[in-house]
Amino acid sequence: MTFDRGAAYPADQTTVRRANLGVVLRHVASAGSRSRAQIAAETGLTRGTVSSLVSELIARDLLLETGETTSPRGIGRPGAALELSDVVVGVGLEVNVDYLAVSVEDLTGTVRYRRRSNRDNRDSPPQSVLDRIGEAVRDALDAAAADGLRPVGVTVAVAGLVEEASGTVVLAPNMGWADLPVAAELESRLGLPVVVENEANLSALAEHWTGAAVGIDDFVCVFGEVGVGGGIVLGGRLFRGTHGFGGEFGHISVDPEGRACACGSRGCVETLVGQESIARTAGISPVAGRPRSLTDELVRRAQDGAPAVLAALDDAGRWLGIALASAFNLLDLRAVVLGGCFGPLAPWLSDGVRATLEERSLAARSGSFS
Amino acid sequence: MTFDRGAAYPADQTTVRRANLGVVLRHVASAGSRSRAQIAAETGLTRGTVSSLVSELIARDLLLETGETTSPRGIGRPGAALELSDVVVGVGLEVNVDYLAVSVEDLTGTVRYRRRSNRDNRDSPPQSVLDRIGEAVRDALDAAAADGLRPVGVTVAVAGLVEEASGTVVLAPNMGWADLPVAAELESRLGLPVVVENEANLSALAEHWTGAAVGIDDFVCVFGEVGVGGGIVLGGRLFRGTHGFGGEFGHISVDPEGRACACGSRGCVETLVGQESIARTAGISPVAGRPRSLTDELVRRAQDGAPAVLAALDDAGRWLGIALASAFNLLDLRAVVLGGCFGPLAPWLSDGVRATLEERSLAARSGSFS
DNA sequence: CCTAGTTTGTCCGCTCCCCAAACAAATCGC
DNA sequence: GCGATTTGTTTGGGGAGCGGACAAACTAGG
Repeated sequence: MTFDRGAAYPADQTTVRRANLGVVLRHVASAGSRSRAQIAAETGLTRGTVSSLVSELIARDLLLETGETTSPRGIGRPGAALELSDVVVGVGLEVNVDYLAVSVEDLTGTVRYRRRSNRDNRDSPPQSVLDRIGEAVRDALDAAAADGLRPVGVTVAVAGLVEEASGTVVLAPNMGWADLPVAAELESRLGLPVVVENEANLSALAEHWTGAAVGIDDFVCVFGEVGVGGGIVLGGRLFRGTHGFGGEFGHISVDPEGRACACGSRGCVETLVGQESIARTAGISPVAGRPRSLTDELVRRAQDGAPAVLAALDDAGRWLGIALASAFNLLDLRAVVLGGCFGPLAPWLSDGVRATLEERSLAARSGSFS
Repeated sequence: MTFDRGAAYPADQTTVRRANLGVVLRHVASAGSRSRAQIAAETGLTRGTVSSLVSELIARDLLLETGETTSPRGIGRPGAALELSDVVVGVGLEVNVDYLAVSVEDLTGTVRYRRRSNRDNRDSPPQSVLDRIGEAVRDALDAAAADGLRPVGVTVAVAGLVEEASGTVVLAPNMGWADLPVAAELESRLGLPVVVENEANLSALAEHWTGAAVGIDDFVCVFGEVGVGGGIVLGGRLFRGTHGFGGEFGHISVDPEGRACACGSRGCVETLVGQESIARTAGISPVAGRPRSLTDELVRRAQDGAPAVLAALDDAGRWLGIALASAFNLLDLRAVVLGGCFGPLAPWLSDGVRATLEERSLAARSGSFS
């Protein structure tokens, strides 16, 4: 029983068509090279219907008849193998404080183009950063066109709060952005649909689709950088919350009388397990410079077995575990994925996280880490 | 952009029909008495299509042509008013430690039958409690049949962990139930589909549909009884979690070094704001007897202005607020509804909750309480 | 009272799309 | 080479929504 309200909008024949086109395309995407007859048998559609759907998908460059025949050749006419086309591609973009990364991927997930330009984006006014982004994407699009690819959209990952509907970056403190209509600006520069989303959210989806959380429908992806963010997948869908600011994992309070946090609360996990906090506990003075180097430094010293660093990391893991236990109990999650700077630090964090989690979460549940 | 995976199952014409029948029925349910033409204009369907859909809904006793004409009589042929039928009814059941309540409601939400039998269910073996439940529902069904009503299903609310798919009560400590297949047992006794669900979850849905949280798509309903449970509505849908145990709000840890909780963790809100904990702090000895009376006692003394009780309640409100702030930050919620024993105590709790929440949640958000 | 104007509800033809079944094509085993 | 088998396409049928035409019911105004 779902207690669902159902759709608010009326359906017609085109709704059916769209749904079934999606069924066929997704089936090929997940099951791999298939013949029409196989698709029909496996999805429950008729061979005739599948035939019609497939020819439409081929016409739209989404599917491809490879010319091969389906693999285990047995008795009867061999099937014509269909695969995801590599013509339609998407452009992905990561905007960060000190670099800008662009990639172009086709439907199979193969990367067809990748560039990264290191440059500090903090000093530039937002408009010129957007210009640079536009040029970078334009280069990627030109390269794609030269290869005969057909780009259909651009997705931008930013570290900040994003308003979903308009693609506006409401606040990205590290970049110094506030209320910047990134999607609209880029769309006007590029003439392609642009989606803007928080990097932790996208990272959670990536883990769900192709990473450590494949097949896990309820999990949280904790993303450590300067602060601690998070992406939450619930019921297999990215959860955003009322304002699209869901997953602010860093501001679960684990110590009500603890240090004041920038958010106004006290004892948020962020104040205890943020990169700089760990470094401070470990006795590493927060050297001015690239934040990335701080993680590297921690990893290096942990590998050397520096006791203070190991203790600080174990401690951080335990605090993380306490916050995660609350999230697990509240949301009945199945796993947590450690991302961002927690990724490289995971070997030293995860024992503490795991132990605390098992101790404090309602049922002993299998957690997966990465 | 939704990043949704889409449906896994193929669609056909009947899918469209079902969807549109739902659109029309829900439209009448939410917008009230309407003519066919109004429905068409407001949903975007054609008058012809609506006509066809309506006649099917009437044939199925879901809609009713009242004979009235639509209200603001203007120029032109008046429309024939359609309303939700009162023939199709659902049976609702609340199973608690010391009573059993049955009600029958039609589609408009009008209660057509209500009985409550006080009897302690703790001493009886589960099978005989199920027998009693079966008889109570049977009585309700007979009464409904005598009124010409057509019951289509039964929903059972229990205070315990319920496995959604099978309708099995995995654990209901207060009743002494464990792994009891309530839905299956009742279905075989009654011959009607039976849905079993956690009472806090149903309570959250009730608030969402007709209570304090109408129009609010992301909120939590905190349900205080002996323990502290919760129902979470996210994106307008009840959230259950991987195992259906979502919303265990009581086990958010707010004081990692605090009192040990039955769940294995420490400092769970439940240990701080549970009914008995409040009573203890307030200096009321936990009198043996009905738990209900404990809340009454607290209310009485609070009304008298007993300082210790007022302080204890304010304290509890603040602890609740701390836990809620974590949930708000994690899930970007819009509101909290206080239910169960927190309902009557709300006047003395909510100031503390509100103040703490405003202080500690990321953005100052308007919370609604009840 | 009668007629024009307006809105409602139904009906009919059209199209879209899925399904079922028949048919053509391609391959294997004997 | 021929039957058996499987694949892919074609054709006819039915469900369902859409658009337009039309009858029904009512108001307004002469």
